[in-house]
Amino acid sequence: MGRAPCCDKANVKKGPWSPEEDAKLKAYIEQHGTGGNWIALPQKIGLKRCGKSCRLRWLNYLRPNIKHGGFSEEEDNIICSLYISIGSRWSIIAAQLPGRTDNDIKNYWNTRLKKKLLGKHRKEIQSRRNNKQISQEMKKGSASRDNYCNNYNNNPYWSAETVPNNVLPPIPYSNEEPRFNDHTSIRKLLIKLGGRFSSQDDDDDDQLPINPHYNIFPAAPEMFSSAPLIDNCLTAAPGPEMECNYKVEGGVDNVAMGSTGGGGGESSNFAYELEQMIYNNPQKFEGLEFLCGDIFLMNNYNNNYNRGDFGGGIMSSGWSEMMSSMVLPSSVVSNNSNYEDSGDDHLMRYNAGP
DNA sequence: AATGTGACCAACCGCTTTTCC
DNA sequence: AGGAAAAGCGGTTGGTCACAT
Repeated sequence: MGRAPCCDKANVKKGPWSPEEDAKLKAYIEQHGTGGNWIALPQKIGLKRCGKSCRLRWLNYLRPNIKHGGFSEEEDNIICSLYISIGSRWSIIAAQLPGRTDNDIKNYWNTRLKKKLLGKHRKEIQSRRNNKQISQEMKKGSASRDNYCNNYNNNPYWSAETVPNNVLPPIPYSNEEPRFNDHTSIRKLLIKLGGRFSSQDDDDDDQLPINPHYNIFPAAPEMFSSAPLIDNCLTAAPGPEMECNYKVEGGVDNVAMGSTGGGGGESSNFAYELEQMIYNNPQKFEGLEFLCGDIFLMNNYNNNYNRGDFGGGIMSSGWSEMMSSMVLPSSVVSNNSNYEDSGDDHLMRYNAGP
């Protein structure tokens, strides 16, 4: 037995709103308010619309002080950090961004921000692949997998002995499987890059990982009472200068939040920082093989992003080529020299399959 | 010029939560 | 306390536009 519909579906108009409908709804609500009953409202003003549709139209479009488009870098960063903390709770995220609606933020995330964060990463891979010096090294025959691994001797997570000698990476996913499209996956990536800073947390996916030094949720601290790190945040004074310091084990990656510093420096570019984290912290990809396929699992794997809204697949590539693309700049490697090896947990373990 | 493709966004759908009686 | 109605919410769809071929 289903639930009664909220309105007579046969007699309601669907689709885009006309200016006349907008004007009617806006004028009525501005004069009388919603009356606490959206369902009854369209009848009162002679609109052949579902009450839910009226509510949505008002909240997402007609309401005063609504901002559309033109997200700032600061807003991007806030969205990202909140997404790390709470996932796709768009209404909560929207509450932190005056003038933005949950629908807007959701659309913005799905169509642009995800790509902004991850697209640059792909470009980097592409350019590395095309790096002449690397291909020369490969031609010289020094590009065996072990040799590549030896390049990582400064980084315990990439040591040769931890690379399975005879196991090439399996193809873990079907071509049809969406990867970057799923919120959990994206969030995991962000968490891995920006949070999960202590090795003892590695098995606890439920832990809220981020330690942003600003007050994200002044209105609803009780929501996060189980998350000590967030609790700490709640005691921090809110302010226009929002800075989120992601303390990454073995090093500090400082992601400045907001544009107060002019937004021009490296540390103010969230996407850039993510890129650096990816290369600085390969061990942080533990559990992220679904996301790291572009880097680590490209052998014979033809990335096929079927979803139109998240297009832009990359070329397939062999294992050697893939490894070559992962050569880190020496400065980056040296930054990792003080990582603690977390023991059994190792990136390469994935390649042997579950 | 016609067609295809991808990006963007408004709106819908259906499930969950809250409120009211 | 419990059931129904309303509101809230997040995922998804479909229309439109711009650009590429």
